[in-house]
Amino acid sequence: MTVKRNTWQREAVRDALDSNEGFVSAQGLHSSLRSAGSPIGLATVYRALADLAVEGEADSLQSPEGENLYRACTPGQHHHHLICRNCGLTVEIEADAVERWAQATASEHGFTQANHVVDVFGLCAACTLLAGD
Amino acid sequence: MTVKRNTWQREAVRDALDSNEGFVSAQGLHSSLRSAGSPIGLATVYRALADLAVEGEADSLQSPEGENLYRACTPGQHHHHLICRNCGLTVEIEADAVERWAQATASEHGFTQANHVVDVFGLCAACTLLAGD
DNA sequence: TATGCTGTTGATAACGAATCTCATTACAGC
DNA sequence: GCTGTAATGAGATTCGTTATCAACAGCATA
Repeated sequence: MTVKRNTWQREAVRDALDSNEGFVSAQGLHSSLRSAGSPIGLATVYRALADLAVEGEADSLQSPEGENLYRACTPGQHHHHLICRNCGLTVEIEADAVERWAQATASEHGFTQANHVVDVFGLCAACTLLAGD
Repeated sequence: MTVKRNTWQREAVRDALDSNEGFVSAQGLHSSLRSAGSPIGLATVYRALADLAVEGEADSLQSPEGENLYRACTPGQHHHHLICRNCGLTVEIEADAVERWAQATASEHGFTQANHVVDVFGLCAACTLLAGD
């Protein structure tokens, strides 16, 4: 039985995530930490983020460019995101209806172990005004 | 004005896409073509697929592993997919409900110009049996 | 507090997908 | 056929991510 240890590195990653508004890439988070004086290693940041995502302390999603982005979230909740494609502002949205729909659709076609990708990208109110001119 | 030329390579990629049930990666399509005797190059397959996607002759999506997957589709239709993460079998699903939900949620939070990513990954019936024991 | 076991770290190598380079090839119009 | 130029493709390159592995450090115990 493996025992998980607490290290300052994990804490640093957790803190950095918490103090961030939107989604961040592992590399971005790493360079923030480094430029803040932390000697933390890149591999460690990747590992910490992956762990946090598994434990449900962080949400992760793929950017359209293929990067994995992470964001702190309240544990234990499954939710989706409404993301401003201009400024990155993110709103957590609950979607029980979509949840049920995904499950139902999957089993309707004989699929099992279904998970789903549901994210909405748009322009937030502020960016809509700016872009509106 | 650049004139687009027809080459057997583009045709080969289009055919290979058409004769395929589900989503395929560029690399996968390339190695299929190669093992079928075609000397087509990898870069060409990438280019052809990107072109097809732009022209609306192919759907593209990101797999959870970060690969870009492609699939022939009937142009002009907006639909979502139920994809077997093992064998790539794909079922096109209509989701008016989800469509409306996405729009409603977006405008509810002041977001405009919303588009959405909705894909369901799972194991198809056949692959569920294989993976069963 | 010292000791030992073992989970964790981090520099770097390795990997894989995708793109770029550029000399060569071959389509399309004449 | 010729010619201009878009397209090709082998290989190099970029970039995000993961694997390697020796050194380190958390945590339980003596």
